[in-house]
Amino acid sequence: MDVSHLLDDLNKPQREAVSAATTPTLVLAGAGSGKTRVLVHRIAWLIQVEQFSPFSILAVTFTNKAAAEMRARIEQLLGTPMGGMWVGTFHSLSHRLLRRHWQEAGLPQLFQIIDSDDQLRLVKRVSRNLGLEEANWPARQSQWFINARKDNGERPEHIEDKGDPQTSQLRAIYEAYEAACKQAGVVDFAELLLRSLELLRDNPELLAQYRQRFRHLLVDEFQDTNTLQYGWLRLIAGDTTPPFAVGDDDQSIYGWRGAKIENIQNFSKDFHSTNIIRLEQNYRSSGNILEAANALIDNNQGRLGKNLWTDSGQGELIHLYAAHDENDEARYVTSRIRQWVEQGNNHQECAILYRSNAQSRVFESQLIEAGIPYRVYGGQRFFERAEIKDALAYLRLSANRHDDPSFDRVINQPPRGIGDKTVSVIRDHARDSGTSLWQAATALLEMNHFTARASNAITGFTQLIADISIDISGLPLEEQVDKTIRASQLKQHYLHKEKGDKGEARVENLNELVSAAQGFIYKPEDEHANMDFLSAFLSHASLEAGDSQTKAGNDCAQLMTLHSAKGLEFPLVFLVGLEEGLFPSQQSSEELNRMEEERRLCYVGITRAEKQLVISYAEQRRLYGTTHYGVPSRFIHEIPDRLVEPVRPKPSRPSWSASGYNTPTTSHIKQDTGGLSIGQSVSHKKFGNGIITDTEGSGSHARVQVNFEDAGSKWLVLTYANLSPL
DNA sequence: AGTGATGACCTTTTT
DNA sequence: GGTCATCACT
Repeated sequence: MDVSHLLDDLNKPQREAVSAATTPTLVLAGAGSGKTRVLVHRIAWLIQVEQFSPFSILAVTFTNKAAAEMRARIEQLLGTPMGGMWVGTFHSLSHRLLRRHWQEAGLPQLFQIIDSDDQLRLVKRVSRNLGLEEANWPARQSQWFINARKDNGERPEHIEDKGDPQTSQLRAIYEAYEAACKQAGVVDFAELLLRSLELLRDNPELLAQYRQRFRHLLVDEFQDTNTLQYGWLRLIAGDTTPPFAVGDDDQSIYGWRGAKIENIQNFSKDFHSTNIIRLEQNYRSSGNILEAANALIDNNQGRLGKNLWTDSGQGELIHLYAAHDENDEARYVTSRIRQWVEQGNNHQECAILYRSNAQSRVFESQLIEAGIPYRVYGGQRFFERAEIKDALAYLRLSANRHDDPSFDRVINQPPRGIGDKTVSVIRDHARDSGTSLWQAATALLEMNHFTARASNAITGFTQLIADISIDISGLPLEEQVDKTIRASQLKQHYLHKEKGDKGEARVENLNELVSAAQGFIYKPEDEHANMDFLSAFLSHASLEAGDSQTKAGNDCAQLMTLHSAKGLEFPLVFLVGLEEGLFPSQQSSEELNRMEEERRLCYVGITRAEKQLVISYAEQRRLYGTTHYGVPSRFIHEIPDRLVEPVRPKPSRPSWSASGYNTPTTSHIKQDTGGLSIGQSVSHKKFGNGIITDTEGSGSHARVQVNFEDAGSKWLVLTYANLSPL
């Protein structure tokens, strides 16, 4: 068979990786070096050249998006469907294992998955049941504790409190939370991984069976694995299945949520005779951009070492814009986008990347004003919307009465006259008798515990759920969903409660849910083993939260955080808000590790750019209601001057004087305005006392606007004005 | 049970 | 500054 198409258009190290011997292999793939390509070609190589069956291949990614892309590209390259290959996220593959072996895993057959929102509610309820004050034991922190422990592979019994009452209490919450999950038959995200690891670890025959089956284990974005995921990989790999891991230590930006960059460093210790291959040729960015990225990341210690290069020429210099404030920054970026499009390019080729979501607003309003279409990534996703979760809760409850999180959610949604008082009676009874909320409610009804009014309301609810399950049984999925939504009267509720667009948008989303059900593909033979159609759909809804916005087709400028930009690329990139305290963020400045992660984040940002990179910072910025005076980020200083071209503002801006801008100094960084700031009271020989209301320019050109008590508002050049602070 | 007011919060995000 | 959540009020 001719396999030249698998190697022909690859460079040397890429070929080496694709055709590597079956030993543990670590591919250090720099940004834009063709990492996904190597993975996909490697899989095709194993099948077409090494003649391995697709059944013997397991490939793991972090996001659904990455998994979907990999699947599509493999099928395209092979020209056939993938057969029995397992390609998915850590969570979806763990999920699959648990569905196949639910009994061995100690789970009910129809266990459901809760997302972090459901988890938080459950932790809240558990804490209340333990009689803990929310103020002393914030549910968020307890949730974080539980997840961190699970990510570490620890159950409550593994936690030693060492006499610390805090740890001991949190352990008790963890324990009670586990019991609540068991009671309700639900499993959280971290549990999927931990439970499947325990399943394999404690069932040697099962483990042997999977080790026998999977001869190849491929891992994407290896630098993002946490302790639990790495343990999972090592367990499946054993001594027989050499892993093929692809990653980039310089792009590790998820340390704050448990990713262990050390895993990449430990790889060659844990797997003997590891073959390390470096992909250093970059096919994305121009030379100047790449050089800037290299210079920046070189400030980090303990890197595995890697230097990206390109043969595509120097390209444009990096533009640096020193904005007056955040509005000026947004105006500049907007004008550059307009200019870009006027030159015959597309909006979607432009990306504005920022450190935190709060920064997007200013850009949005400027873009609206300029009539430029844009799309903001992140934010609420489809299956996370309140109305969708309500509808899903009805469905889940109809499938499993003891699903407490769902019961809790819709017992009085829409309001049916069951108040907090009644619900807490039900909760207390459930807690004391160790039953589900549903059982508690029906038991209390039988005991005639409620007033006639409450009793009627509760009976109405239980009857509604019972009716729904009878009515929808046996119907096609989309009719089940549709009937449930109707029966719940959620649409009427939302239309009534939220007048105007908001309510209608919710109704539209509920309609969209029916379409989603219609489009859902049921695969009982592999992915959805041991699940009925409805359960499979509900699991899918939890596991894959769905895209935040459906209208991806339009030509829009792209706005997103640096984190969500990872893996993407754009011809024109704006890296905005490069000020100390914002990026790098204040919280990261004390610790070296966190500062290095910020730097990697900046590295990720720079390497998103193909042709043109524009960096900007603002001298003053309103954030959380107060004005901050920005010092340019250290990251700007870490980029060599020769790669940077400071740009002038548009002279037409009224609050700008062109002369005050960017005096030629040794550095491309502006000097500050001599210790005077807005809001400060000053005194002038001739004009008397006043308050500084604005500043502009720098060095000898710096001017301030002072609102004098008697003489009114004036612009003064600092060097001549001789102002004294009061 | 539904509304209006007050107070804490405030990196980054996937599953 | 803006959001969200909780509380007090009707």
